[in-house]
Amino acid sequence: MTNIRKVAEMAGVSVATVSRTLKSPDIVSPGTREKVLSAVEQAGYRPNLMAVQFRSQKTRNLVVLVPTIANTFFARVISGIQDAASQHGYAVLLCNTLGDELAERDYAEMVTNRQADGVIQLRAFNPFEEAAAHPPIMVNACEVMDDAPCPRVYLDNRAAARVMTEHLLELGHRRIGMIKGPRQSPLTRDRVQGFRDALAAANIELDESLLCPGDFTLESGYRAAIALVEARERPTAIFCENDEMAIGAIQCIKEQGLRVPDDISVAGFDDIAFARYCDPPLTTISQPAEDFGHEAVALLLGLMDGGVQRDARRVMPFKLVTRDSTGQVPS
Amino acid sequence: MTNIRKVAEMAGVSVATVSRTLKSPDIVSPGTREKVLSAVEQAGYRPNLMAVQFRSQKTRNLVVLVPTIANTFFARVISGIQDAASQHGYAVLLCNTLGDELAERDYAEMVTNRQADGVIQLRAFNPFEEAAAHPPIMVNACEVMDDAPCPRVYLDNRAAARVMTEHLLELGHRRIGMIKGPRQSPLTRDRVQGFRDALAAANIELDESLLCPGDFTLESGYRAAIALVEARERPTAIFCENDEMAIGAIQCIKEQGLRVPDDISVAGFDDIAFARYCDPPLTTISQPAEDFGHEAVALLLGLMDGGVQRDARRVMPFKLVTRDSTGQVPS
DNA sequence: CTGAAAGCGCTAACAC
DNA sequence: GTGTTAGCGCTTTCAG
Repeated sequence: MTNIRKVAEMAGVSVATVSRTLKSPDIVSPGTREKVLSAVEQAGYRPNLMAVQFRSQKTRNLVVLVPTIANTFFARVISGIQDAASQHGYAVLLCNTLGDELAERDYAEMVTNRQADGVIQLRAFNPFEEAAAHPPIMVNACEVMDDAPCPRVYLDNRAAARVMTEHLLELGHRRIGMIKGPRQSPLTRDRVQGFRDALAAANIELDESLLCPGDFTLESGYRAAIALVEARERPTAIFCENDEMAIGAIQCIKEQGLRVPDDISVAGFDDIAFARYCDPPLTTISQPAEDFGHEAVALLLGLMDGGVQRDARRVMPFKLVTRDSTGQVPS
Repeated sequence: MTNIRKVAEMAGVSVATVSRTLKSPDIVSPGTREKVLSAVEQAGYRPNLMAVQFRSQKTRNLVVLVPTIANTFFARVISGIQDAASQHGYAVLLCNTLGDELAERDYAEMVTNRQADGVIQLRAFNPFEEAAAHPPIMVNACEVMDDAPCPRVYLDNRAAARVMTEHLLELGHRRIGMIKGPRQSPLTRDRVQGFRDALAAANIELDESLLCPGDFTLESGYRAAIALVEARERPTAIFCENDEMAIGAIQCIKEQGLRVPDDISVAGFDDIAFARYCDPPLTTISQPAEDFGHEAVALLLGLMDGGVQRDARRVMPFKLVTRDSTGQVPS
């Protein structure tokens, strides 16, 4: 393994000079620089990053904890994280945790163990020991803890859900079902709350039986829709907490011989790529997924260099995207 | 920063004993072990992995080069890679390269730089210098190079495409269009070849104008379908080289007022989760995506410890999944 | 502008 | 069973 000492010998200088030439070429004399660089070239020398990291106590690695990479929304967030990270010279250690808290703790420990400099957690769970001596070097994004001990990047889910519900109300819907996300998720709670807000503001009483559990997968949307379609008094619209469930629901509704939106309107959340290409194209809330990633990285780097406080937060914008899956209430 | 020396002092032993206690507890005496462990506990000591890695010249990191994480098929492959990797104590450095060769080279260099122990490349491109002194520690999976200087994991794409084409022929289709993947991809070439094989075996001449370019995105499937639907002599079936394009194509066909499969049959490739939930559910080729990841990791670890040769290859199984998007040719 | 040398935290000979 | 010590490759004082 060709190391800095060998290069130093070849160039007839000290290892310090080689190091300096590579790090700050301008502080060595042109003659020396040339000698060193040509030795580096000739030896095919590549600094051993492991040693550099060890010496400098910086890994330039970021750990990203993602509940499931198979969700296309998260895939976009990760794209954004990686973009921003590599722009700043950081690599991304990806951990598809599937919500396994043990796995999340293990991976978070990579920071404690100095295999990584910081963590971006995309789920509402603190993977660090509560009573840790040092506050965690972490940013919580997308699905955030209410009491996160770190900067957060999130959407005002309550407001977004309210906007979508208002859209349905404007179309004349009065009996609206909802397919929720996982019970423990703050996302679910906030979106349900926004849904309730809008109904309350319109003086409509919510039939609690129209709140169906789901888990953000296509399958769960499909299953929940069965219950709603077969309800004694069928809703005229269904608001799904993400697009995957909405697509599952639409498929189910059509298989039951009903039409979307003529018989039932369906709305989603996220605006994934498939939303535009399902039948009918899906009305949904679009979120700047990649920007979540960019912001999370910016906050994390800021946290590491002290420019960002633990209580920092970024609320990302959303937009109602109306397509053809929602329409006037049937008369 | 609490290090091994501090723990040694606290326990009243040498650093070597602390190291031994942590690595092979059974070779130290029970009394010493207890002293050390309680000192570790009390100090909240965590070994500095950076130092361990540096010392042992092993990072236990794997770099994964993925063309685009937004593709749900790749997302599953990555899941599989991560599973297998963490089972063997390796972390995954994910690189969403978007096919940027410069980025791929940069990331591959993490191995040269000893930030990672090996690379899994999911695209048909060699990110290492051709004339490198040492052969690359890499496994090529999914989209493989014909002359990869490393183990490969792949599907027999030609055979799979032939099987799908035969399915369409059996349904009576004689005029079949194809929406291809990116021109440079060996996947595209092999699938087109399998398509040609099947037609040739059935004595059907292929109208080259029915071979449409695409790039594996929903959008490109949609666009390509426009051309096929408007062709002077419309095909009765379209074979798409992945499910995303098939879903885009179906949407386009329906918007043109045609029915799937009554007017045009559509087939995909990959069997992503959405394939089951589109309308109509998609006939496609299913691939064991996660297993690609598992196998790739197994080969890479084998390559590193010498148990696997550079010319190793694993051909993964596929299965024709017939759903409702393909049907009898219209009379 | 350059060299000598210390030392980051850990492991593994080697000696006892 | 345990301690002493060298050294992984690099950066960075500190002298010159």
